[in-house]
Amino acid sequence: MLVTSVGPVRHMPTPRLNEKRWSVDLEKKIQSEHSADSEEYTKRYGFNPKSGKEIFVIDTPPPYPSGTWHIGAVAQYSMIDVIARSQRLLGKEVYFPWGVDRNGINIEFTVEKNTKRKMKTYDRAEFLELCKSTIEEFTQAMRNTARRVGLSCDFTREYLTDAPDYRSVTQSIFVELFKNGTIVEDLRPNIYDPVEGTTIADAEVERLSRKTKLVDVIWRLDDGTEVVISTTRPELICACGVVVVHPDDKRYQHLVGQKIPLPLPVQGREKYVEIKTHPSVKSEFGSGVLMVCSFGDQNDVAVFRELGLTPFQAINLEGCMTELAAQWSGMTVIDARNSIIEYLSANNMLAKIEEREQEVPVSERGKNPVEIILLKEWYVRQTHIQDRMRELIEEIEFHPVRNRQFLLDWMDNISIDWPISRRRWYHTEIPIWYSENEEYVIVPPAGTYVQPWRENPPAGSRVLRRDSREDVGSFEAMTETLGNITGEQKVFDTWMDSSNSNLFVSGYLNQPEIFDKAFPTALRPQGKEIVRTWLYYTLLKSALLLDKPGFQHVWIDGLGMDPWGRKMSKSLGNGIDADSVLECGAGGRTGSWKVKGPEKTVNLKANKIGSECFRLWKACEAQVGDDFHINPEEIEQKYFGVLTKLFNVARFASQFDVPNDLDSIPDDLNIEDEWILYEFNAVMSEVKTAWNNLDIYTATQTLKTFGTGILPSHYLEMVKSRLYDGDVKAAWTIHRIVRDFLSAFSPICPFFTHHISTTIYGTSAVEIDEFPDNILGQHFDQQRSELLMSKSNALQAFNGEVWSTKKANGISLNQPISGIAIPENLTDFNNILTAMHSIE
RNA sequence: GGGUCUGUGGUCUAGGGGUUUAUGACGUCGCCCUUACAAGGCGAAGAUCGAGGGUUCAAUUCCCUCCGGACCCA
Repeated sequence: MLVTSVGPVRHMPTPRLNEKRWSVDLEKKIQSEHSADSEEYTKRYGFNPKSGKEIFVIDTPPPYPSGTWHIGAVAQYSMIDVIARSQRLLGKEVYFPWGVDRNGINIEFTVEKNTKRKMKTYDRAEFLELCKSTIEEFTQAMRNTARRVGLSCDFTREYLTDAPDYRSVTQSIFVELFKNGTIVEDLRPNIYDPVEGTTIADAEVERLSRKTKLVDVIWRLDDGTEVVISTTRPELICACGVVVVHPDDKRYQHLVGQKIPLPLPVQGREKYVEIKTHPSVKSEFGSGVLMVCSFGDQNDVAVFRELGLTPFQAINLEGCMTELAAQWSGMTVIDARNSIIEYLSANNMLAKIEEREQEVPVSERGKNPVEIILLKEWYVRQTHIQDRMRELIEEIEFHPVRNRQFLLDWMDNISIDWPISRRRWYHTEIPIWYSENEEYVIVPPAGTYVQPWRENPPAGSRVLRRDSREDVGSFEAMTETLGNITGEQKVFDTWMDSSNSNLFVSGYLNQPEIFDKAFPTALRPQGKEIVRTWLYYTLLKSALLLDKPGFQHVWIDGLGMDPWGRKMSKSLGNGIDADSVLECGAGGRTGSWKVKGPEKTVNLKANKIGSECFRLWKACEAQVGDDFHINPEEIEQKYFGVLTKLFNVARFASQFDVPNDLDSIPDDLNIEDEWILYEFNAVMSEVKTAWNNLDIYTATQTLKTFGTGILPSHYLEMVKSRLYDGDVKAAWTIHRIVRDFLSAFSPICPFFTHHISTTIYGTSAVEIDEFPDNILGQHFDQQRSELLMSKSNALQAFNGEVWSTKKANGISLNQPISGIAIPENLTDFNNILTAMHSIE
């Protein structure tokens, strides 16, 4: 080897951190080691309610396993993990649960699709088994991804919403609310999906644009006067309860009060309806005359209620016309509609047909047009408690603050109770039985899980009067009186399960001694698209059961979008799989993604990303609540270099011996050591404040700026030669900073910081449970701090000036330079700056 | 159609009536192998702060209208 150096050649010490650079393979190795020893894992991340620390329970959104995990969701979970880890770092006893939401119609659809057979053609028990095994496969994939992205959940306490322990809580809460009159059963108009055969809630309705025929039907009064009524639902004429016009509409004043015959044959009902006025009529729509049927839409429901009319049942549970429709009885809604249009046309009762775009209400899951029909269902009363909920919500801190508005806006629209019963199977069963005469109901004791469709009531069940809910005795004592009992076939809306998640993880019913300390649950993190469902229903439960706010903090993040800011969806072909990003760069494999853009398909490429880079990107890139664009190319370009830089700072430091006592500050530090420690101290207190405020963005930016900027570029360059000369004060300073920096940074990049800290310091950054602020300890001096930090700008400016002067003169940075004067305000730094730049 | 939020260099982002000739990062371009780091360093170019009105002595910032995006609702 040819040595060209002119000065004394110093042997380069071996860095303790021997990997040349950070890599995705190294990350994967650390990750699997991290998960391998379950005892060690639990010591680090398990929930220990007896620790005596302040309890901080996170109501982790239980993900729904559907086969693939949306990358935007994975990004969100990794940020929840950042919060969990930062709260541990602040000294709290964090319970970061891992739950999986497995109830619901999605898995039923998946099984139906896989087996090409509809649910209701199966034996119920057989179908449940199929759902369970299918969702278990999906669940396992999800567990792997969760660990891969570094979630520090307490996996040993995993809960599944379809397991008996979870379902029993849902059932117990139902019984509790039924007994106190908050849950009622009633025959009411409900939104119903005839294809899937189930009731759904308002929150599950979506709107799709479809072409529909708007037909103008001629109605004739007995005196021959013609009245034209426009409708898209002529098949509902048989369920018409009233014809209305606007009270101010001059054209129709003479008709008000008259009776008009229905233009179609009907069966089993009065043929005439009255013409009345109602302010909801839009006079400019069609002819300005409206038929109100049970039920075309929510407005029809409102008009029936206001006018005290008795609703008709025109459509049955199979989505077919009832006897009411006379000759159209038994036809599907669509067939009846077409047939009726032909009939009207043939009988000269059709003034006009027009094709138009209409927003049709469909079910969110099945995309089937929904009907509003009268059904006996179970409801959670909610309209009576809205004002109290608003008061309770005032006590919750929202992050970001503006997202409280999403919730309040939704609450403004709540006018009907929440229907919670569903005619499906893979859900929690409604825990109730009915006596033969239907006057009594039987409910199970708290803490049991029951399946009334195939079981009898368990020991300890109580008998209640169905109407007054009065407890009349034990099931055992009353068996004879009850006759043949029937178990409820219906199940709960899945939100009925998931809205207990915070109660469940905080120990409600199961661990009362923890619940006292853990409720209101410290944190609800979630996406903003489920504010009206998950957040709202959870808060409703907490208000109804406990008259308390459900949470101390609600953290509502934005959504992950494609690189152009559009929603990722299967139909657009712009989705990005989470695993492909996390595995990008592992084993030398690179990543490439074909993503459909607004104009053309783009091929995105990246060489290395992995979980640490991905987490760092999300932490730096978007403020909480803002939607974020996901572009793997950009993630790599912008953030992998940051990891490399930080790794190299640590690797550089690791060549120098670590002082024995990093906690006691030496009292004869050089001024530059003191300076950087004061700078670092300020950084750490800012970061601590940010972690306290759940402000990931500020914490990460602050650390990144310091760790890739002033620390390596200025401080390290200054003290390099002191370090090579074996100066222990400089070594103490750099090691103290690197060690504590890694701790503060560990919530963002746990594997990265764990590896470096254990290698150099023998302790893991992820185990620190006391935030390392107050770096100067009792040496801290406010005036000194202000004085030294006021030099920072001048120092950086001077260094920059020297570097650019050298460059302008073609002098390499390690060569001496003359004719440069150190500014007066940096006199204290004369020696070190002279040495640093070889100023002559 | 209505509500809520949002729009800052090619890309992402900070800021939020005057100290702004608008922050930082990535990318681009130029120069540089410097005993941690070319997966690096230094430097340069690049923005009428979505468009148009208004309030004000002063607007990127406040208000209105419009346009684009997101979420929610009818």
